[in-house]
Amino acid sequence: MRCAAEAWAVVRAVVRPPPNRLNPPPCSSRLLTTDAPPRATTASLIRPYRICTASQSRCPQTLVADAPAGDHPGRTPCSGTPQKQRRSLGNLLKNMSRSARNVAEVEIVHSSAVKLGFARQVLAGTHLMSLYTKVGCLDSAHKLFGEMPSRNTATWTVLITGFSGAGFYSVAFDLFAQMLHEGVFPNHVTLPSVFKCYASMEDLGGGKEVHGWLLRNVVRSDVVLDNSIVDFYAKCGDLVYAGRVFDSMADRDNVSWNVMLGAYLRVGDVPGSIEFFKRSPSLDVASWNMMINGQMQNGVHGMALESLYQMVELGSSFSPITFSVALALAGTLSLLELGMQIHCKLVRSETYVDGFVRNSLMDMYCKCGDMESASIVFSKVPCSGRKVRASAVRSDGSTAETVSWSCMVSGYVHNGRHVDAFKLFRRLFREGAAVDAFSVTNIISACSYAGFLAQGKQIHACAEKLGYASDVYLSSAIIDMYGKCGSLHDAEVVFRKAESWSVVFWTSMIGAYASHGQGREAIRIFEMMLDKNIRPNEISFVGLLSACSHAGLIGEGYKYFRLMKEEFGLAPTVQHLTCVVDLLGRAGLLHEARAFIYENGIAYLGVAWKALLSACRFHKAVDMAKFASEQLAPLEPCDSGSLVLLSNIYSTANQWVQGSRFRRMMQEKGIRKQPGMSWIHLGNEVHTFVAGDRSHPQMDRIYSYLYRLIPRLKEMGYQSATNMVFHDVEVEEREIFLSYHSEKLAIACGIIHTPCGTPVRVMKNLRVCDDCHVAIKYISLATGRDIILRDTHRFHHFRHGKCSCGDYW
DNA sequence: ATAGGGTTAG
Repeated sequence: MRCAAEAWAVVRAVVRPPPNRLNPPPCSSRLLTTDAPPRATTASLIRPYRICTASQSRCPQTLVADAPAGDHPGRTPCSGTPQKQRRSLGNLLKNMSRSARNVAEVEIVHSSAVKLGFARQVLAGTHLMSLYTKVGCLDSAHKLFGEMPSRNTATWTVLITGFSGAGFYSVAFDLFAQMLHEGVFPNHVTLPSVFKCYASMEDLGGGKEVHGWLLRNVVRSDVVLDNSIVDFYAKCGDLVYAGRVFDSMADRDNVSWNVMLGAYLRVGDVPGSIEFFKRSPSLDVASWNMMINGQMQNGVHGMALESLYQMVELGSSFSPITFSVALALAGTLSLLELGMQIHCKLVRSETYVDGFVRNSLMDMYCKCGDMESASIVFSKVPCSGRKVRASAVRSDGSTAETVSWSCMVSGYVHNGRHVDAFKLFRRLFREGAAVDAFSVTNIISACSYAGFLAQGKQIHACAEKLGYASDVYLSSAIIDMYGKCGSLHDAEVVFRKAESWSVVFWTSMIGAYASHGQGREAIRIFEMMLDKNIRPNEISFVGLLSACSHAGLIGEGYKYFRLMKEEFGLAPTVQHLTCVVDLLGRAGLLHEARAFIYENGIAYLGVAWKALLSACRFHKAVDMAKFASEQLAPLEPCDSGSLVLLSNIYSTANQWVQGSRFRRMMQEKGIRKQPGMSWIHLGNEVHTFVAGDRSHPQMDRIYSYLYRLIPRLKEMGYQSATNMVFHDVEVEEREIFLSYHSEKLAIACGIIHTPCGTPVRVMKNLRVCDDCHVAIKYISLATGRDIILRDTHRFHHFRHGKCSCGDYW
């Protein structure tokens, strides 16, 4: 603990912003953040690039105008004879290219160069362009480029590199084509940037063409160029060819080995990567970073942790990237202790704590559930208006700041702190925080997860205003949000309006129908998608199959499962297979489901047996449940959900002794049932309830309402399914216990606070229990309300005493 | 002037 306190003390010092000697930032990288960020598909990676108009741009208007002389003491190169001035300016340019940090400094030098008639020279102009690209001011570099009377290879190279580095691949390609068109020959310095573009866009064909051209024209090659070619093939998935180029290389340096190491890890060949790692003649920080991150990405977290410890033991120093990776690892594994140790190391090391690292730190605390520490880190994130360094702007336009908001919001949401998430939302709007399409997507996902319909709508409107509506990922996330917030109608509206040809987009609509149990609609959308020649992917089939299973469409489900393999050549994944187990189980074909598990080699997976187990619950098949749980026990000994399920199955069959045996077992092992929690949104507030909760300020009203309501339900025929309670206690007591399940409290709260006829929407963090399900059906009948309940698996729409799930969940 | 390694979400 001493460690953490110490860490905070130093963090406060480190994190303090550096004194800002120069004026506020000019146009700088604003451009990068206002363009709609590209997403995964090749087509969308091509981003439109707008050149700042003169009024937007604060860079010198023209090269011959009276530019202001440098008015900063100590920075003024303008003194002495013109020759002397030129020489000193030249030196300044050279020095600055090593340490350029902000746009204002570059602009001062530019102004001086203009005044001396110096900027029109190829060499100086190229230097200045390079400076502008380094500080992330691409539009100024481009403008200067346009004004230069003559250009050489270096001039073109600087500009191409600038755009490719910032993720404007299409502009880089255009420039490259123009360069060739004007007869300027690219050299070994130009081409790595071009290959980087092809690699990022995963355009194997295009890059191959350039490679062929290069071989035919015998461009002088060097390590850097060769490395970029190896990396290009590796990123495009042609590992064989990457290896061939690697083997044929005359010299290899650290980067060459790291590129190949990355290639192994990218394709998920963990043993191959370790072999290669051992063969590598010298390892640097990047090798370790790559190894740790790669192992983490490949799901072998234990190995990644081992690598991290090994790295420390061998005395390798940490780079900022190491900190990001290590913190991500600690977060993924929920190892708060480790995370704090890394935090200490970060504070002690003299690494500059940039936005990325700070976000990783915050995310680690979020993932470890320590929201207090996370929010302290959050408060240290530089706010908008501050200069954003070029390197801090990611190729998709997101910055440390935009990421930090979405990270924090989702942190609160995933830790069940809806009220805090809610407050943060309000702050976000009040402060007008900068958001890019990616963070909007993230925030929308947080809304989906928490069921924040009103906030989701607000952010949807916000996204439209910001012009992000055309972003495929965002609009898919919006559909998903409306689906998960229970407003299928809004999802349909967005879906119809956007008319996208992206698979993701269609898949999210299928998923929305699936979670609402509308199997027929999901199938209709799927068929429409096929008619439009949009090729479904694995995820589309996951949605479709689960839709079939939720709606009990056994035949259709099986048909599409075959179609997936036979017509689309997609290998079924674990998710598909468990969907089929679910499908068979729901149909009561329990033996077939068990056979299917073995035939498809998924008997080693807990999820498969859990699917069978929940089918057993529905069919009250005690023997099969016993069998499934015996298989499950060694696989997931600590899974509270399945033990609760099993205990309930026994209880349902009135085998109380067996049931309580499992309950005891849980107690002995220290496994605690995840507390059931429900929440409801009313006006501008969110109300959360846990079973038996009395902390709500209006608890008396809620309980007295339930006291009056339940007898009315009983008159209508409701029988409390008292067998769903754990304990073998007296019937009456069990009844009381059940009446206060969190969903009943939340629904009662909703009914009290809304006018007659308003639908009540409630979210729950566990599966709804049998008793509540029956009770809510009667509540909908007695009150004439539509009740929409979301549990972890799907939506239940209760209306006129019936549920949309057909009692099949 | 050029190449490799990073955070968030699902």
